[in-house]
Formats: sequence, structure tokens, C-alpha cells
Amino acid sequence: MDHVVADRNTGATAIERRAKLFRGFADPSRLAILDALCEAPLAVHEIVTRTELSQSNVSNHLRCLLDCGLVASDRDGRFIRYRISSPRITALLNDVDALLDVVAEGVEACDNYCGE
Amino acid sequence: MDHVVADRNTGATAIERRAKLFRGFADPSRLAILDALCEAPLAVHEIVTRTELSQSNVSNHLRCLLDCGLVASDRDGRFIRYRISSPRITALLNDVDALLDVVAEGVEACDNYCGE
DNA sequence: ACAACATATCAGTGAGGAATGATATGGACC
DNA sequence: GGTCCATATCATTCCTCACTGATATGTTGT
Repeated sequence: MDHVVADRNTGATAIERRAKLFRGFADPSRLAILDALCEAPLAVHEIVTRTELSQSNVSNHLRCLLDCGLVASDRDGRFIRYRISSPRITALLNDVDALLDVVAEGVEACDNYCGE
Repeated sequence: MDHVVADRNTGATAIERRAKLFRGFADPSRLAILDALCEAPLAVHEIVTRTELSQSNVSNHLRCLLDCGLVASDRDGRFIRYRISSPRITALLNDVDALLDVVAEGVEACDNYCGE
């Protein structure tokens, strides 16, 4: 009934929460990490190897993903093993790919916001 | 078989395409616009009224959404009516809400990247 | 305790996006 | 044709995020 200023009581509107969650996914490095973790849980140095990102960069992104609750971690000896926290994340990534089947060309062409 | 540098032939990796699409959704203004359009097609000035964004701002975001293929437009007299381009977009937004049911607190708390 | 590996943290830098304000384009009606 | 309304475009400013490099913390094995 109030589209513009909804849910002010929870500290953020539903839209702001959605935007923030989307932002968690809106980075190639984080997506590469999530993609790798979708196949199997991995330790940080394994993620570094697979994604070819720097170690500190991976660590920074992992912290973000961890804080957001998108991944979870368990210590395993001297390693720390990260994993996808919920199958809904995999589902979401699949949906995006499905949407990309339709809008891929447009997205690549877009030059305004959100791009390149 | 090649996770890091896949699909170079299409000009962008699958991951880069996904990231760019996510970015299209990763902004409160664009989400507010999409949210409004999910209920019904709207002319620009109607979007402006509902979202309380400035006209030029809405126009800029609409161009981005249009280029990305997330919305479509039809001229209707002196108005230009925008609408969601595919039901998959609505589906994606619903999935995000479902994921938010699980990770909402974490996302709001996250302070590293993707935030505030 | 020490060495070697694994991971986290932090300051600084650079680039890109989001909003604004002013202006331009374009259709409709008199 | 001219005015009004609807929409698009452009330059500028500000702000935030992503990366780097160096360093700190932590764990295992000897």
C-alpha cells in the first residue's frame, strides 16, 4: 500500500535490501568465487588458483560474501573451507543464466550504467 | 573445462555477462522502476510520480534498462509506455526475495563491498 | 620455539557509476 | 505556427567500490 517508503521499520526498504543483495552478485570476481564454490567447497588458496585473483583480493571478497551470508566457512586444519550457504544461491545463478539467454546481446551492448 | 577464460569468442566471459546483468539490478532506483513496471506498464511521468525520482534520473535509468533489454517501450500518443520485457525478470526478482528471506540480516550487516 | 604455509587486515589509489541541472527533442492540441 | 506537455540527452560533481601491496594473525610440523 506504500510502494515508495515501505518497511522503514526494518532499517532499509525492501528495495534497498534487494539492491544490496544484487550488488553482492554484481562483480566478476565475486561471481567467479561463487561459481567455483558451486561445484565444491574450497579453501582460499584453491579459489586463488582457480580464479587467478590475488590472495588479498579473494580474501576481501570472501569477507563480503561471508558477511552477506552467501557463503559459509569451516576451519579444516590450517585451511578454511568455504562453501555456498544455500541452494537458493545456485538457483538464483541459474535463473540469471536463463534470463541471459534472452537478454545477452542487449546487456553486452549496454553502455550507460551497469556496464563495462 | 576452462573455468577462468571461458567463451572469449563472444566478447565477454559468461561470468562477465552475468556480472553486468546483475549490475542492472544492483541499484535502488532501477529496482524501484522495475518494481513499478512489474505491476503494470507505465509512462515515464507515472514512474517519476511513483518512485519520487527526478525525471532525468528516471530517463537515464530507463535507457540503461532498455539497452539491457530488461524493459521494452511502446509509444502511446505523446507518452512512451514502458513494460517489463520478460516474465523471467519477475521470476528473478521473486527468487531474490526468497533468498533474502534467508540472508536478509547478513546482507544488511555487510559493510565491506556491496554495501550501504 | 621456529619455519613454512594459509588466511586476514588495512591504507592508499584509481576508475566508474549515480544524481543533478540545464537544455534539447518531439508529439498533441488549439 | 505556436504552446504545452512528455521524454531524452549531456556535462559535471561526488561518492563508493575494486584492486594492490605490505603486513599481521594463525596453524601445522619438526
